[in-house]
Amino acid sequence: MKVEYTLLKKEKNTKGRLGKIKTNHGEYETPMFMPVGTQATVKTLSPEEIKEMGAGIILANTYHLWQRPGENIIDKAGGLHKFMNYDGPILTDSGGFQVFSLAEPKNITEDGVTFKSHINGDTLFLTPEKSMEIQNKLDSDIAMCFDECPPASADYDYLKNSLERTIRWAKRCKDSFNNPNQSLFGIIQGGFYENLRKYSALETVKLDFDGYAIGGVANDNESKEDMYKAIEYSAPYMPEDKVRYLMGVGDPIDIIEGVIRGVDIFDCVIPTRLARHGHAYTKNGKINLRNAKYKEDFSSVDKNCNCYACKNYTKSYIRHLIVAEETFGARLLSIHNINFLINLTKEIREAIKNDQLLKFRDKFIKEYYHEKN
RNA sequence: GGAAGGUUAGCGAAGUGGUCAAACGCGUCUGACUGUAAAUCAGAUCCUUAGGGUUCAGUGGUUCAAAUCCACUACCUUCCA
Repeated sequence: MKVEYTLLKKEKNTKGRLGKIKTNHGEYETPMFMPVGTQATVKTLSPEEIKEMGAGIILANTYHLWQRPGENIIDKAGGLHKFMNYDGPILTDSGGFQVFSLAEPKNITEDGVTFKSHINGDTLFLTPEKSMEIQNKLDSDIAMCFDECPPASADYDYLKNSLERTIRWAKRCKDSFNNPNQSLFGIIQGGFYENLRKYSALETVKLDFDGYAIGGVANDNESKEDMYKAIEYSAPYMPEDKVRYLMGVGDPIDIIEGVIRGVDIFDCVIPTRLARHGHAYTKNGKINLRNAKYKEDFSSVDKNCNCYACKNYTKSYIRHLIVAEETFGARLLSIHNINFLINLTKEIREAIKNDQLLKFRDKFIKEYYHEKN
């Protein structure tokens, strides 16, 4: 089946939406946060732990799995769900982000993108058709169109040409896509220009996808205001009856601001990366457990948190693990940070139900930027 | 008793007349991270009121100039008695 989105409620004072997304592997309420497991694992966590925390969809990456272990091996294993033993829904990113993130030299032409493998330097060629073929074999629940994700610094003409090509690529993706159990999402680009975003959205929607994403907002050094504008420029042209996905965004404040502007689902590497780097989200802001002030702090990371890490371990202990480079520290903080974002979306859904989203945002921001730990 | 080698910042370790407040590594401290080339990367790490000040085991000397050369002292290591 295709994913089905049901709009349950519109928040009174914002564009916030409460909804439900039904997939081959379960049904979940939106707004929702999707943890990232690029290489068929959410780094340091087991699929069982991810499920237990209440996560729904997780991400995997077409480029990385194409390179290692190869889509044919995953196909032989019976698909990505079986391969990694995750029976929840999986969304595969197309490799489009790697067009942006991988080092030069890379060459983008109408046909596709020439990369150098980041593993062994092999010359690689990825096209919309190839990305569809790989994602088909991975057998994810949701496949993404192969797009160009241009840098935030790209100028207007570059963005315009790039997004027009991305639209042509989207059509090619749609034409070559043939997995009846998979859904295909289109991606809106256009940088921070209102007319480009609008154009990209309208043209992408014309192609009729199962869901729509806003891409290119979490690239390099753009400001939060620019990011929010890009959402505002895109969301009004996205159909109400399809899920809306803001790609790569996961900062707590950005999730709230995204929901306010009409976004349903988010993904981001940041909770797990921050965890590996020793940082933890708390209601009172992000803290760095490496800081010396936590040496003898025997309280939990966040007193309001009910996650496994907070229920059982102290800042002092986790700091020790992080400083000693023990992997358990990264695991505990990954559990905590993902849990934090899952709880955040839960609170957001409650706020939408009560038409209190703006109030919730203001309170959250006030507490988040006031040091109380 | 004799011979040889050694002593450099919190630790390890380069440096053997000026470009040396002294490479590099570790440790420590701080920061960054938004569709993961990221358990990574960047900065700071003698003191400072930021003008400077005081350093290379100690003391004395040579020199315009010493971590670097000389003398003695202390301590450490190895070898021979």
